[in-house]
Amino acid sequence: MINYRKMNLKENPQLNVLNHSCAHQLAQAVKHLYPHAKFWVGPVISDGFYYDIDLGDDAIQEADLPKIEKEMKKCAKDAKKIVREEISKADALEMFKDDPYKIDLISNMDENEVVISCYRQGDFTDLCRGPHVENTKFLKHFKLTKVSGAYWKADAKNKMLQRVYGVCFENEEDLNGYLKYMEEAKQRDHRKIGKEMDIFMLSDLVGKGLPMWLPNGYTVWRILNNYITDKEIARGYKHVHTPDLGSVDLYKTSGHWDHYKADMFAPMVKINEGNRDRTLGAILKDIDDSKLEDDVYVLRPMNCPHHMVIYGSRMHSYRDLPLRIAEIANDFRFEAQGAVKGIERARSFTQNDSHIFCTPAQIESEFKGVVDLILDTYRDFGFKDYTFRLSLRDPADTEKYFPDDEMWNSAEASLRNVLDDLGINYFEAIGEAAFYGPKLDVLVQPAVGNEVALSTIQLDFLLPRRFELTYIDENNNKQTPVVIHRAILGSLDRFIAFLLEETMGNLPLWLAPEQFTIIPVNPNVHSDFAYDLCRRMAAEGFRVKVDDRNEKLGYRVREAQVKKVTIQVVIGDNEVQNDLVTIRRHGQKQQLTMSVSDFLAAMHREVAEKLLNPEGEE
RNA sequence: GCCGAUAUGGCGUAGUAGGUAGCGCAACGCAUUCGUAAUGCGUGGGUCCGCAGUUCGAGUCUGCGUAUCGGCACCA
Repeated sequence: MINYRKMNLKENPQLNVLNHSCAHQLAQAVKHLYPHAKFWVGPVISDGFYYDIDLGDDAIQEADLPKIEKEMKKCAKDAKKIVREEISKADALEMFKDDPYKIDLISNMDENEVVISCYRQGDFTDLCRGPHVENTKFLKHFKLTKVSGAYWKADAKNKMLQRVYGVCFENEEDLNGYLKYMEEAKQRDHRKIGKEMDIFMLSDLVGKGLPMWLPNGYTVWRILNNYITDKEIARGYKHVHTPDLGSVDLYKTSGHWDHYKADMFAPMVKINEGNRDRTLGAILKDIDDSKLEDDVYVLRPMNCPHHMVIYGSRMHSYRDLPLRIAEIANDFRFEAQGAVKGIERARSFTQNDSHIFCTPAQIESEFKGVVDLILDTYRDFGFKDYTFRLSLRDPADTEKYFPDDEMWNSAEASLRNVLDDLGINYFEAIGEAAFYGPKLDVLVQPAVGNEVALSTIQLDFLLPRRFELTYIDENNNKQTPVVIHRAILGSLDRFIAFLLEETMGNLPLWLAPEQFTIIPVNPNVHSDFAYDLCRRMAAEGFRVKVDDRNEKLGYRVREAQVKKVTIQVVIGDNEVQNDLVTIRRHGQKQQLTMSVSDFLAAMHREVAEKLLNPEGEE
């Protein structure tokens, strides 16, 4: 049985080869249907294969996929042997002379070190390292899933090719299982659940990428805010509150202005005679030339600079360190149009941020403390599927990363040490570091789309220097502290998005925006008891309401289930006469009758201990 | 930003060859008072995303814009 959720073809050799071969079959079909097509190969991805194609002015659209699938089926039915052929570089250059993309690839191959191999199936030959299945007859159970544009060599400066995605399985059952899983995943999408549960809304009038939190959503938001703040306080964090904007000079000092101004909201100046008719470009130029005399502000895209300034505002002894400054902070980033996605990636969001100022000797223990906090937090939410990514700089990218090899090497080495020490499984990713230092990201898989980072820990030797931060060591010498940037929930917004997808909106009692609905069997007879109970529960801090509408009991129960109310409390003659409640949990058929006092005690316990929902009956 | 698709009352949708909009849920009203996933009947609500164009006539065709969706690129 395939676990579609965690399907990683790179770790499944059999499926990997199958998808690899199916990509070639796709190319063959496209070649038949579009003889002028020029190709680039597509690798296998975690959940299928793709192939990039240059069709000139022509384009493959989603409506064309069935046609291509039909052609692919024909290729599979032909049952051609797939034959490996090894050729010389010169032969390869000749053979693929019509495919500029492969020529590019072949030209860069070292013929002494690399065997140049091709795979032939019928009248179609493709350059490939292999391996492949033996015969196209194994390639019957596939589906083309989507088309899109994709940049040649993954670089936005390059030409955009057509990319066709697909997935191939050994048998029809596995394929159908996958398609069914993908359908279910769409039902889990936080944008869908968020709408159904009135978590947040978007409005064109307010603006793209600017989610508004509705009462239900803000309830969850507020609980998470308190939850993480309390947890941090218990671990010695000091919370601050700083403005949502800052002067441009602040970001010039930090270096963010140079790196990210294109993705920040445009600078703000007071409108006056001097600048009324000036273009934004002129103002930006003056900012860069330090010629603008007015105060210029930007909406902050991150909080590091503010916290640096707080640290720098007074003298610190090594005895004060580590100093952990934390904030639940609003940030604003002008995300690219195509990047905005619900509350997972918005243009205004709220970070659960902190900057830990410490001595170099404290890096390891602080880092471990943060990892521990992350694991502790994930345990509370029952998260199990996440991966650690050690994000390193790309030494070749001197534009993004400040050039100080020694600093980078020691920072990266110390992160590795801690991870190995803690025995954490992680993978390394070159070129994923922040411009100021390497980081450890915790990645999760949303219902739809690419992996996203939830938590992050970043090591920073650069900002303390830029802000000239110091502490006095035991020998009365000035030293530069190290900063660890970290976010546990990441952004509250993204965290809630993930939480909704993981739970399908069925949040555990302590988080559920609608915890209880009290349903009097006969509103005319049982309402007094229901409202008394409701008042009492509300006074004790529960989120509860009475549904005494003039509807049948079954109707009101159904609606409470559909609305994902955690617990339904039904009140009838038996309950009123004996001071009882009959409860039914969301997603379960079982009913329990108990005394009101036992019920309240159990519910208080469930909230206090943050118990997760019991497994559903289905 | 790039490639492509989509856009109909609060939500989900129908509208096949252009002839001024249906349906389900929700809402509201009346009847019903019913012990665990939909009681019946009735009522109201839509400048068919915006702007411009083609046409005697546009939800339906064309162009531009906006938003949403699927990818790509980006993600401090």
